[in-house]
Amino acid sequence: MSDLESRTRFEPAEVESRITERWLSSGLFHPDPEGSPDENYSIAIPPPNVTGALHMGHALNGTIQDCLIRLARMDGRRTKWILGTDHAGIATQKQVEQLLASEGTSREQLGREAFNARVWEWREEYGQTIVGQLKRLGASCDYEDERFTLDDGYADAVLRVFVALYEKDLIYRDNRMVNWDPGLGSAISDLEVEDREVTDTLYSIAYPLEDGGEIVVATVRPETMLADTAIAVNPGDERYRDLIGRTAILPLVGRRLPVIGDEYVKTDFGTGALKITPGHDPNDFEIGRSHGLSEITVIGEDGRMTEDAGPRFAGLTVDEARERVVEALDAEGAIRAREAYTHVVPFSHRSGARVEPLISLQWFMRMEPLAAPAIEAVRDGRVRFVPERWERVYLQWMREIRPWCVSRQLWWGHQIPVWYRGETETYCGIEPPEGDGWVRDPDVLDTWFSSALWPFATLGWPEETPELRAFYPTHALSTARDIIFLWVARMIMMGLEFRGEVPFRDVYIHSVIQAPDGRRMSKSLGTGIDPLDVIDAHGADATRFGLLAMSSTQDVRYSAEKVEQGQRLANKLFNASRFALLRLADGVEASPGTGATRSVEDRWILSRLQRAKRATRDAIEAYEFHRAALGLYDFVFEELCDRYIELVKPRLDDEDVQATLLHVLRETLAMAHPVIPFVTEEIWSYLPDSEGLLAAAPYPPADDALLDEAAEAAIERQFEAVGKVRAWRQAVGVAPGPKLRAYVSGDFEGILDGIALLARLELATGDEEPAAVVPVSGGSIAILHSDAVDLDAHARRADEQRATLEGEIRRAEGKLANEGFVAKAPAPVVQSERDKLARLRRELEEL
RNA sequence: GGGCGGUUAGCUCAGCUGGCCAGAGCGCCUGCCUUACAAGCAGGAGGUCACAGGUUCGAGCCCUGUACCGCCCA
Repeated sequence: MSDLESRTRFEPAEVESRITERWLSSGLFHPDPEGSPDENYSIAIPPPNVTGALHMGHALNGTIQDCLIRLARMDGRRTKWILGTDHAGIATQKQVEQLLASEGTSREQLGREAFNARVWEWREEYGQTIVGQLKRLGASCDYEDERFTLDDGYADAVLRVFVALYEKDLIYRDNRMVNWDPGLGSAISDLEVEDREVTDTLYSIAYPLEDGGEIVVATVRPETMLADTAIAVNPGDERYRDLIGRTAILPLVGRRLPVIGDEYVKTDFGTGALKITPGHDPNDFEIGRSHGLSEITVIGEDGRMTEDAGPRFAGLTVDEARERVVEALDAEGAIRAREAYTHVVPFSHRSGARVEPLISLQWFMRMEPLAAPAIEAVRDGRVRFVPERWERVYLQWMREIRPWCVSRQLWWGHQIPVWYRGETETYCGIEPPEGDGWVRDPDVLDTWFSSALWPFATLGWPEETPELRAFYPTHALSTARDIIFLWVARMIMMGLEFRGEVPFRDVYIHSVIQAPDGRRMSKSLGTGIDPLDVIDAHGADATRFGLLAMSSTQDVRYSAEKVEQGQRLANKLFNASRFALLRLADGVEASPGTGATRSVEDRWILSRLQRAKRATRDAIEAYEFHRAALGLYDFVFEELCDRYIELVKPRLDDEDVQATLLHVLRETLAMAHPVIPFVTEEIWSYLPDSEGLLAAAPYPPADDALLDEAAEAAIERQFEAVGKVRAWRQAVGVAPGPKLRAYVSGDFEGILDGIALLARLELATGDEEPAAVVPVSGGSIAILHSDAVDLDAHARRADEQRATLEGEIRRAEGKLANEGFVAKAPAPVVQSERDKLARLRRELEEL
């Protein structure tokens, strides 16, 4: 313990790795798979991307989950925080392809098998980054049981799910319009598409009618006209009604296009006539299917014009083709107008490329049958969103759910377990089919398809493992709101479908932390703040505290001040502990003492401690983390340090006092541990009566028998009096140090010594005329003459105070004079107003 | 177009089912190296709670509308 003497500051860097080591070697984070999910407590981490590094969102989410997990663990529950990463098909494949490019080779040159081997190597080398970073945060995940969405067992679970859904006809292959990402060379799902506003040119193009005249259509994508198969007008549109059923001739191509009527066409857009290109526009695709139009494809999967675009355009990029088509139309005099037009255009979230709607043969998942029970689970409260409002967001999306395109044209991922032979034979199964000539579907599944199984596939499903029995369903899922559709909804659907049970009870949607200037935190904008840098600079406890203190029910800006606040808390707790521990006599045991030996301040701090424990637990359980963090700060600074320790200093030789102080300290450490685990664990190891890890100690329960309202009221009055004297001293220019002689009148039973101690008064008796009177609640303090007192300043201050009091009194009198208030407000409210008025009047008199 | 969130001290944010004499941290001003902590202690200044109506004895909080900022869905 002697080294404590010299450690006047808490140095996180010196203790964090040592503490982490103790935690990890204790086996505490790796529970035995026993008991039921109801008695146990589990959380499945939202698996970070293997290619990723810890960003602020991970740090916040990690802290939140750790806080929940540590509290549950201290409550004696078998606690499992399921850890792992996902294989991030697109991101990982891209990383390795870049690496290959730098080596002068490519995925195609390597071939599929060698490429995948290479990706595995890459993952062995770099895939641990983020897990190591979670350790630095203090996250108490089960590091001994780390999962990966492409591990053998997990991959097997994914294939089983695919096969089962295929057999139920919930997964099917179809030629439909998908979001084609030309940058990636793969289809992507609706959720991976982001709409952005873009200004394009809106061209009006005249299409001649077969039997004379013309019809002018408007489009921002003239190059797609090469694939037009109709023209549509609104059947209610007077201007065009007569044209329905006639035939137009497609310029440059000469194809005959029927003019059809469809309610979809808006009469006020462009010219009111729409060219229909079922092969290249999602809306046109729907119209085309309902009118039985043919689908022509002029843009290929490589983003270039196909043979069907005709010899003049084939092979050109889309942009080049647009230019050439416009030139050609101009030459024919077919372009009637151009205007700037701002509209929303889909872009790929993955590659940033402009999404090309293409008709493509892909695998889809039918969502409505899976969504129905998942809607019900949320409606009936089996799954609860916190904050509640996200429930509506979830339900709204689920009720309008559309088929999910699950195939990706990638190599890294779960290859679809379907084989084809010839034109007609299809086989779907976990094992390859018997016989010759079978060719496996080359595509892989969307990474989210495998992530959707996370809460049970990580526990060994489809085997009925002990882990699954002990920890599924999990308790809480904590994540950011942009993941609600991508992941949360799909996990609920899959959990219900394959386990018959929801995967978690609570879904906590945490804040998004923005850059301090309110912009998005992102590497590319240069607005990112690396949580590892924050940990290096301020410590993991400070980082955790700061993040929790920042977090809210809405988005927040990153606040370095909150992290610094956390650093101060760690330091304060460390020093308060040093102070107490260095004065402890041998053999003192922590004890709240008994009624007989307890002073007012003992009863007070014990009472406040019970409230703090309850408030901290309640806040964590209610997912109100800022309340937990800031409440701890207030308790430690104001109550434990500024009040209790200061009051108790003169009596510290008393072993009963030491026992109480030690008890309060012990419980404070335990109470704060889920928020700031390192500093509390470090101090714990110095406590004379602590055995083992604080992380394994019980979370201290709040004991109502120790609540003491009388003591709380007394200490409140005590500090009110101390505060008034201190303020008076400052106002009249008396330094805080020197003692002043004073008479005290009124009832200060039990609190007088403390007032004298902290207000630096020497209590006197006699009949000397006082220099000043400081009214306090329950009495007054008369300060005797001293050279230091500036009487003019005192007079000025008294005047100011009188004015303030008079104002308050008028306000209170006004309220009480209001008949409505007295008649209708609840009695306690009226009474407290009366008490307040009486108090103010007395204080005014004393002055 | 539909929906959600926000607007409270110079800054970043709390403020639960209406009772508030509106809080915190940072910043600012003043004074203190007072038997742990100067990363500390003590004291202080600073707010027509976006705006306009309404309900109520009483509104930062409830209702209606407006403005601006942000996000989601189509």
